[in-house]
Amino acid sequence: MPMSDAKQRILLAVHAIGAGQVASYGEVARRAGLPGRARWVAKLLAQADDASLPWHRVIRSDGRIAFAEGSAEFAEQVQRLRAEGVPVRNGRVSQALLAKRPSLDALLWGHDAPLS
DNA sequence: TGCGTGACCCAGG
DNA sequence: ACCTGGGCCACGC
Repeated sequence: MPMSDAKQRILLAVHAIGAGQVASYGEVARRAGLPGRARWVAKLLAQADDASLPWHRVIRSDGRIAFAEGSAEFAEQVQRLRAEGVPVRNGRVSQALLAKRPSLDALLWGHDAPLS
């Protein structure tokens, strides 16, 4: 497939992350049909000029912000996430918010079933 | 052509 | 929680 198609699919996948939600680079790649291309997602975000792209909702698979702590980008991302109600502690987002996709419970009930 | 470089990921120690 | 090794791949020099 032409790379421009893949690029568009990745950008679409990023746009598809709703406010208040987050997804890992790898997950975005998978949703775009390009498993294993997390690095490419990162590169695209770095180059994208689209101001409406919600790049701040993309984080590392372990929940950490990808930028170095102390960098302007790091601060910017934390600020944007918090502005959407996403809790960020010590440079990381709770893994619960990193669920690959809404669970069936969440779709049906608006939340996951409590742990038994 | 080769090699280093990433806003990465995953399994192991 | 931290480090390592291997995978991934477009890009620049």
